Amino acid sequence: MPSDTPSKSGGDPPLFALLNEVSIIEHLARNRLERVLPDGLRVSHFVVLNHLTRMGDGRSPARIARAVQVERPAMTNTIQKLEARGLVRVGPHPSDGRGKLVFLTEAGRAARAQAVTAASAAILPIATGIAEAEVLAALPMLRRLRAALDAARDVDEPAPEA
Amino acid sequence: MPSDTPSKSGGDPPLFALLNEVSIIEHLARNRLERVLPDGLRVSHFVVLNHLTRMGDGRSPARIARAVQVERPAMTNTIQKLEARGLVRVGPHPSDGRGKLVFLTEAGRAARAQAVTAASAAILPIATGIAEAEVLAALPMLRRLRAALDAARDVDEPAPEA
DNA sequence: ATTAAATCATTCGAAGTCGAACCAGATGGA
DNA sequence: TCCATCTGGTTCGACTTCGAATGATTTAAT
Repeated sequence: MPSDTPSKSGGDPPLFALLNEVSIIEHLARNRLERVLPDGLRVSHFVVLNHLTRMGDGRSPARIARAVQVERPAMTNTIQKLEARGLVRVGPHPSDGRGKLVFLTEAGRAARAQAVTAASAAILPIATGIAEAEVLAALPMLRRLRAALDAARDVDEPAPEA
Repeated sequence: MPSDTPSKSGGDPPLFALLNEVSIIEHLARNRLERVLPDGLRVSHFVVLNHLTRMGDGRSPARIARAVQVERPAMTNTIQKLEARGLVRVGPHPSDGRGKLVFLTEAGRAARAQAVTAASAAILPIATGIAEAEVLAALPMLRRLRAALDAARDVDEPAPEA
């Protein structure tokens, strides 16, 4: 019984305790997901495949980068890796000469489906003690929190004095 | 109004939608926190200061690493940076010849307090739309999810065939 | 038409983390 | 006592990410 688990957060506001849990959960889930992905496929790659599958093909790298919260250079790298694996196809933007559009290939859709299956098998059995109703109950709050953080991303001065 | 926000997760299990939100929230919160920390202090450094403050001094690097979910080499690096800044003091383990113990200095406690203040000012105003009761309601579920993921960390074979 | 500002994709250098390997010290059993 | 095994801290190489800067192209204003 390790006394290291930061379960009871002394006097910190509850939101800090929540962000603490969120941080650790993200780390553990990412590690676990990385382990079950097909050889060499990174989580960042899977996230892009997942996004394109759910949101639709033919998006520009910059648009994907904004949606997935990574910088443009990282997205350039990710898409090059995906293209080298034949999971996406990159074409020029029809009306914008500098832009590109990213399309899923059949192999890409198959890889995404396989990854989802593997992720389900790796994650869902662990969370048997978590009732689906609890997850559904927490989701709206988390979505609002994400939206609030996202909206405040560009505002550099929090600046409310006192 | 970007149609890129993966708010409505098509047919994925609710737990996946939750992990998706958790991943983005972690990323946004980390970026925001990094911006307000005292010059050059990384989030990983702050996490260690926070852990030592809340859980107590005189812990070994390996123990801290396990609690904070980073690998040992990363903790070695972090502690060396903290020691170079005079925020922690490292001494030998009294009974274990190979071990070390990490202690907070006064400067370390002060830096942690200052960082907490800055973090509060940077995060709390954003989440005004989140009622404290909602956070408290979601916390137990998240703690159990973290514990479940943590317990399953060493089990490599999920092994449900078919 | 021409110029200025913004945007896209990319390249470059710096920083951090991870996994594997290494040595020193501790622990357990023969 | 001696040996095998484990654990703690460190070093190394590979990889990814970020931030800043570059070239090309679009957009808007003059």
